[in-house]
Amino acid sequence: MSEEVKESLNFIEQIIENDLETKDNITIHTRFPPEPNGFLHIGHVKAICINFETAKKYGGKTNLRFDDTNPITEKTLYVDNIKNDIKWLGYDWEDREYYASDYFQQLYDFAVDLIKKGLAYVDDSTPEQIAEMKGTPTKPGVDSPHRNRSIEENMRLFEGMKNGEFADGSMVLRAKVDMKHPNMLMRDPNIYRIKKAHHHRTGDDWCIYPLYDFAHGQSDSIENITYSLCSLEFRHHRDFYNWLIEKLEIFPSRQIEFARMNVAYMITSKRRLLKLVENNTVTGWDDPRMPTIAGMRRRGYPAAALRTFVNKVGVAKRENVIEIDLLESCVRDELNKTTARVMGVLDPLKLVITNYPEGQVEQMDATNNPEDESMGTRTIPFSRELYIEQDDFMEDAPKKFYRLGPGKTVRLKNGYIITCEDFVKDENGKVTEVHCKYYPDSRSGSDNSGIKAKGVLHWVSIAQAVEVEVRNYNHLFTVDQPLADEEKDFLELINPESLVVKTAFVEPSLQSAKAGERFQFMRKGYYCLDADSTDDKLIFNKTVGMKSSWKKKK
RNA sequence: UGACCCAUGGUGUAAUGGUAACACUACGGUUUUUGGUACCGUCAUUCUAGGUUCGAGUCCUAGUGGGUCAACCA
Repeated sequence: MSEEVKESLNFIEQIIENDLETKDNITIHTRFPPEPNGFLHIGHVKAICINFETAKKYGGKTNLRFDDTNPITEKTLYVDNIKNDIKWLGYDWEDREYYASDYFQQLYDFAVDLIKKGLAYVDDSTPEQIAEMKGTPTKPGVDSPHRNRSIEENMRLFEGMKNGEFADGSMVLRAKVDMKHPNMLMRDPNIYRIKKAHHHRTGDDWCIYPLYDFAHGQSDSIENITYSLCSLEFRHHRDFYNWLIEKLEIFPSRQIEFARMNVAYMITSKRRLLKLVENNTVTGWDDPRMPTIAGMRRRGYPAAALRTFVNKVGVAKRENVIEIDLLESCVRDELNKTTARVMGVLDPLKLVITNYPEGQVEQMDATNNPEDESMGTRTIPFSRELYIEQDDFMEDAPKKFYRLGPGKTVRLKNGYIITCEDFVKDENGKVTEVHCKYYPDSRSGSDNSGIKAKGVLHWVSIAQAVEVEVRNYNHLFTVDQPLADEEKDFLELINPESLVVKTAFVEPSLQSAKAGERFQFMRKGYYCLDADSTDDKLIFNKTVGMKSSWKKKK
């Protein structure tokens, strides 16, 4: 019986397990290092999950560290939202909430150390000159004329930079590595720049700020991060990351790069997402069409589904585009287990049960979730006049159409079996009313009719139904990779039907729904109550539709 | 005319030199008072060419294809 399910490790776990076997006193400490200049999106979800889950798996810890070294673009507003999103995703950094800006003094001291070792110099060449001297990937760079300043002069100048004696952009501090290095990032990278700007945390304490390459790795070391997991594009930075560990003689964090996750029909460019918000293509960062955590949350995606998704996607080093079906499959799977079934009609068609007593209302029993008995039952009013879905009736129904049509028999879910006897059309030929007879002994739960009905329809009783707004969402873009075509601006590829608003009718039990609460509208999809709802007007966001093996066959 | 990373079904990830596995999708089928769920089945000569080996998806070499790198962004 004892199955040995050998669990396969991703390449990061292999590295860790190898370290665990070959080295002593290994601790696992990771970090998630967002820059607070935008909202977290689906791409960050992968980074968050990998960092937190990997540490958890090996009994380690994960720090949250805001990489806030650029005072121009960073805001406290983003810090708060990022923290909220990570918590919602289900991860806890406990008391380890850090900021790169906490280390500004230490970073400054590191820079001084480098200068004193003759490994850094102040360059007052113009940005253009610096770029020019860097060469190109195929052409070696040349040394700056300021490369060999004395240590004393470098100290004096750097201190001057710090004290605000020089204008923004007039000079930078550069590491002295190798202008002919095949890796462009090793050609004396800039490590400090002058920016007389207000910082969201340190205020006006500093007017020089470290650049990424002189902040991220050092912060990792300061926090004793053992595995610094980042995306592939930082591969080239690793050389400098390691160079600094060696020269500064600091804690040797190890950077490991993995491929970022791309999801079809989604974009993860902060700049472009910001544009969608600013030009009102969407209603905000939390618009349910946005690939942001806030957007997906509002749309109704459960955090657990997002975690499962990342887990199923896996970790490797090759470029990838994940089909959105996998995400939706994870969402449906989670929602199927956790969500109450209710009935709501999105495109109403009046159905009259001609042999049902006028004015009579029966309370029908309904199971809330067949997957989970503990979710209990409720009652739904049934009467002579109901709404059914327009596409559940067809005048000329094909043989495999298990729904209503002249002479066809179906079961009304949690109700009775009915047979269609007649229907009414308006002057345009549109069906406006369907007339059926019902079989009194076919009531759900006590069916003695012996009648078999293949099709099952959802419905609401017109008199008791609640009119609500339904917001149906589709892919934000018309193509799966909106950024692939460099000729086309991504804004031209916005799906005009990404939001379709409808008036729908739902069963009265929904009246007591709470904002954020999720439901399965039987046969239609999963919906959650939007926070925009008021007592007078409920608004439901479509999270994802049901899977269907019918529609495309027609 | 460089350096680095990558290459397994439609998609993503496994296989850690011993006859290609799992998930999603698609397509069939069973069950079903949701055309949902659940369950079953079908869908790959591992980019190419050499080499090492008894044996290569896995190691080596070359080629091809894709990605990354020249912000005082991260």
